[in-house]
Amino acid sequence: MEKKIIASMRRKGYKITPSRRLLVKTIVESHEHLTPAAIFERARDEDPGVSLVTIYRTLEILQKLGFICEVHGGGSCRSYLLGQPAEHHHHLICSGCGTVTDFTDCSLGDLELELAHKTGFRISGHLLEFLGLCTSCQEKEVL
Amino acid sequence: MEKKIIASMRRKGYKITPSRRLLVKTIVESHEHLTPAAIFERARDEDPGVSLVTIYRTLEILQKLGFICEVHGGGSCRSYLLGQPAEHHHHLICSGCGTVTDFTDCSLGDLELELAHKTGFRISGHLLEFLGLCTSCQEKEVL
DNA sequence: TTGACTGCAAATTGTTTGCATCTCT
DNA sequence: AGAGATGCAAACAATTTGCAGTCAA
Repeated sequence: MEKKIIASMRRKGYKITPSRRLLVKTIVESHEHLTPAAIFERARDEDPGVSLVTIYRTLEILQKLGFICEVHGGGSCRSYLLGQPAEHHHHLICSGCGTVTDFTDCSLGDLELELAHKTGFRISGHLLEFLGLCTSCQEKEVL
Repeated sequence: MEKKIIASMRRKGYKITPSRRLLVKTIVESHEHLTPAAIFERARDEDPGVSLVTIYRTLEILQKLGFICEVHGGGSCRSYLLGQPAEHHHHLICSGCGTVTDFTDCSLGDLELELAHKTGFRISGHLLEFLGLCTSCQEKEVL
């Protein structure tokens, strides 16, 4: 995945710098949704030289290329996750640890048709996120 | 609706001032989701004396009392709309004019059970918003 | 070599807080 | 009268921009 993203960036004419490599690695290795600041902290652990500015600039590129998408349900609204927003998928977010699980089968087609019919809207998309507690956070809760 | 909100605020011990009346009126009369800045502009048209600070402070109260809820799909993440977040409902947002239509029947129960079963998550809620173009914006598009 | 990338610092934008004053109840 | 509300200005926080030096291709 990491290599695929790097290759795609290179193909689009973006230069591959250590900072960009590190940022991509950080996002790929995390299964949580991360804010720019959170990415910055993690990246800085490996290379104290990286700048938050670069994080912002690179996130913009990754979003444009469609490698990351926004997550809304878990608090901060500027929070990103690896994943093709273009490909229809949704998130199941753990409110304990922030882990995100993707799922695609949302069977919302019927509802969409019904809504379109009732309201006259031409529906172009939807945002669906479930919130809950993952198994390991449920265990922690009991302790 | 406006009177109901005002009465509820009073009952909870909040004082009813001209600014608060104006803010509530502004939100009740709009069927779009509005950012604090947008509310500020509209309110200022009627009373140039209102302050953005008061908008923020009053929005906080209205949110606490459950009279407004956040809208995510239409761009800005700090965007509010009249409506009880406590009551299960979802939004159908027009990407043309920002008008929001509520709907409650989302028939997501089965999917929720299935996801809970597959992933082990204890699911506590979901965020569902449809995006599309309302009838009048579809017409404008043709012109 | 050279245009793109980086980090810094400064500028913006969005939101919150402290405070003196004013006003609902 | 008195608690709470208001607006202003200042403090903060988050994000963006300008610029000169640096580096990948």
